[in-house]
Amino acid sequence: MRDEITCRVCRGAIRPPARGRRPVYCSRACQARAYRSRRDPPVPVPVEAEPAGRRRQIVEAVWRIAAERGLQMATVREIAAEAEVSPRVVQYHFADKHDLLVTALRMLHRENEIRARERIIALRDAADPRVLLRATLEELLPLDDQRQASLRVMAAYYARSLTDPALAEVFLHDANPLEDLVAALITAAGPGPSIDVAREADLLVGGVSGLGLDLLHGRRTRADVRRTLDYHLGRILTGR
Amino acid sequence: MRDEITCRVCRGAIRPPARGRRPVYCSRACQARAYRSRRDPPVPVPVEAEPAGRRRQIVEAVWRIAAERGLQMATVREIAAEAEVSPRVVQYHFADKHDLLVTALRMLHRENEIRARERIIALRDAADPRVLLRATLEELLPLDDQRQASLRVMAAYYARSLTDPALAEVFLHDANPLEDLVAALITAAGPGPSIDVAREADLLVGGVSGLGLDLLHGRRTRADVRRTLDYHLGRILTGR
DNA sequence: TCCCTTGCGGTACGGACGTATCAATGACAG
DNA sequence: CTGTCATTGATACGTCCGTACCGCAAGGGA
Repeated sequence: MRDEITCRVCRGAIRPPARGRRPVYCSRACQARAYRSRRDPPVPVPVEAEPAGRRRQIVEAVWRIAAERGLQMATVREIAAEAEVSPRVVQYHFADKHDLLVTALRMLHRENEIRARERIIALRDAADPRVLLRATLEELLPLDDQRQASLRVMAAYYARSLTDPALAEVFLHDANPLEDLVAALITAAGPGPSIDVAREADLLVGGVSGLGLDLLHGRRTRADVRRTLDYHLGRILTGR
Repeated sequence: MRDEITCRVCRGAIRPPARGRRPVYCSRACQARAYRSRRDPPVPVPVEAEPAGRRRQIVEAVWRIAAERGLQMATVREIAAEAEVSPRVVQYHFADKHDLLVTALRMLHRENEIRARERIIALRDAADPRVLLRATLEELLPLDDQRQASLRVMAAYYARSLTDPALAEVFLHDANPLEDLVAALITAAGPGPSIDVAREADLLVGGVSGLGLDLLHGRRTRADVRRTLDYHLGRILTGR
């Protein structure tokens, strides 16, 4: 029934393998002959040509699953389905699942930095350090769907990173330039008297992280967080 | 070989079941007779009597695994091994795995509140609102092994709660009495002029959460966080 | 003596998981 | 025509997972 296969070209017998796809031709020559005599497939191969590449497509599927269903649901089969490819394609483009997860985190990291830079530069008053400072801090908050999804993914990854050195490394990669940036922006915006810009930057960045997590839970409203942020910026900076 | 069992008491034939432990007696009567004729087991049953109960023992195993290896490693079999019981015992004491995880989170929540209260009340200067405020905030930081383990577990649970309503409910259970408590303590300790205690409390609690997560990663030192906290408490409160 | 309850041992079931294996495909080079 | 390459299809393997099932142990109450 299942054994005894004959080559489609030369009618020779082929022995079926223990695993994998069942052979159709007995040799490369027969396969090439069949290919050539075909010439003009039913569909002229839409060649949709993923410009961003398969890897990118798969990584984005990881992000979506992690944000909507959590990292524990990001199995190879689920990721493949979400990316609309076969599981084999996932297997081909990444060494293993761990490699895929680490790559997805690294790419999200870069992505966030790029998008943040773009959004901040696009501001009309990009020259005003006060506006820059506010925008920089708000970049860490889930104030739109894109940032919310990103923060959800990052939160899931943070938890994993506590028990996975490879993931932790991504989080710790750049020491703390964010706090330094915020401190520099405070200095440029004109801090009030007896203000320790480094300490203020530390609490601001830490606070925005904490408040962001509350926002994800719906434990606070966006307006509430904005008001808190306004208050503290007004307190730190001179003039009004 | 495997079939054809005879009752240990009446020597009657028993048919082996398709699943589960193989029968030894043919009836309840024979089993009871064997039990009675035994009377005085090899070990006089030390009756170790878990004072805290099996459920507690199992839940603590969940905490340890979640803190050291992450929630995704908290499988029923791993939990049972960590608690030094059989998987069947875990199955018996909890409706299912999800019930166990939710229970473990709820118990940790209570545990943390109790321990925090004890530690704060044990302070010598428990009457001084300034000391109380500092202790309350430090309670959220991983400043010793116990609090560090607890925070690691909570971080793992937080990530899960983003995609698990039952877990989210535990986090959201009490609206935000912590911020209210901190605000009350600031008021009692004597805030400086033009200080909005509610806004200060919000950023302090959020900031301490964010800084605590950095501490878990080793992105900051305990001394650094303490200094930041000192600075802000000194800034908010009048007098020195 | 019998029934019932609480607690647990041991194991089986069915499915999902990450990964391995082998072949086919389409394009190109020699 | 043949070889090679990057990519993908189609399973199969072995393991682990959550849970279901059946029975034993020890005692309480009638």
